[in-house]
Amino acid sequence: MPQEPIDAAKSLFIRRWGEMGATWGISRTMAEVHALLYLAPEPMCTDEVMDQLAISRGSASMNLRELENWGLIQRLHRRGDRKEYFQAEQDVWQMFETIMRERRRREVLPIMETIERCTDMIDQNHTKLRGDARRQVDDCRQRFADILEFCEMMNTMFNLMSQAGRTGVRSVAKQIGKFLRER
Amino acid sequence: MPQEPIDAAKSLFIRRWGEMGATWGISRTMAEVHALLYLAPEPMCTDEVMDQLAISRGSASMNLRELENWGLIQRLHRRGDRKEYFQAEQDVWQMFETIMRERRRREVLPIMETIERCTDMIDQNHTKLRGDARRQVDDCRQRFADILEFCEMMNTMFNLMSQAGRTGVRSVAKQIGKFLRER
DNA sequence: TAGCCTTTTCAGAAGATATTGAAAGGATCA
DNA sequence: TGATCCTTTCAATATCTTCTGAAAAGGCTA
Repeated sequence: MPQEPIDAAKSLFIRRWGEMGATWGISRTMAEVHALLYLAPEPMCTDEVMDQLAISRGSASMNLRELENWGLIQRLHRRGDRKEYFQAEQDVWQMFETIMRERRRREVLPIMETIERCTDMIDQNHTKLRGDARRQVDDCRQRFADILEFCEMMNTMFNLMSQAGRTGVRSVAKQIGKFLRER
Repeated sequence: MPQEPIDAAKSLFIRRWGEMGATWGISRTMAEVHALLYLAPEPMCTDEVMDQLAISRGSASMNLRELENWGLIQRLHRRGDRKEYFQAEQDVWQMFETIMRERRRREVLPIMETIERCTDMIDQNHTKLRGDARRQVDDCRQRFADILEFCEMMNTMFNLMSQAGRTGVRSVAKQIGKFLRER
């Protein structure tokens, strides 16, 4: 692919973005497709994606659909053209919000439910216990509570950041800085 | 393992924590070991970890070391005992800070460097270009700049949150809420 | 409806990652 | 020093994930 400097630069970024995605639990190829579309000046069709990344039709189809499920890319149709075209969300903040919202829904909320359930479980025969056994249960309970509190705090922070949005976050950061210096 | 409700609860949490870790690019077993140690009332030795999670000595050794590298657990020695014991960081906020710092170092900073390098690459023959080619390069440049700006903002937010710490973040959240309502 | 173009699906292959278990390496003690 | 106990290493293996490519399905047009 590398030919012009711009192609080399895009190619380099796409590879790195893919590698980074892999360490965050996103398949390398999916992250590469995302990067490719993010940098593309125009919406791309499946064949173009296949060619640029040297992947099979099946893989392209799967990864494009998955990205669509995440809400990170959009499917477009063009009049007089049977092909489908794909376009990535261009606003990085929007992208971040989308990813965080999905991850919260898929991963954070379930673990919060689990923790609540765990707490209920150990509360079952809590009052019957005495001495060391009781101490251990209380201890465990506290640890569950700590994680839960943390998750709730992160949710709050995320909500505030979403609300503030791209332009707002900078002012928010300033506010925090000021607040920290004053306290 | 499940016997007493507390064991069942711990076991459930450990499994879920492991699953969640897996979706965030941490191996399931490593996350399970971490959860096990986080909930343990006392430091545990390798054999106890092996037994509780039904994993091999090799796996236990590797995962414990990896957790130590991340700074999430500590290795302890006891007088008159040749075994090594492991203890997890108990403060959830500290834990979060450690994870974020490591991830930033390992994954965010490298991608920021890459983006800077990409920007330099496309700047090489930028002035020579005209018309559409030039427009495309400018466009691409802007996208790189957007991501970079985002990464920098996240760094700032992270630094502020670390500084604020456990107790501070709650007040900070309140401040932001107020600020957003007022603006 | 048939023909054409495109997308989706999925079983099998390939590739990546994690685990095992046994041998080697270290440390401590008598 | 030798015996003992514990940890680390690593090649082989198992497991999990992702990719491929061809067949099936979907859908538009004439």
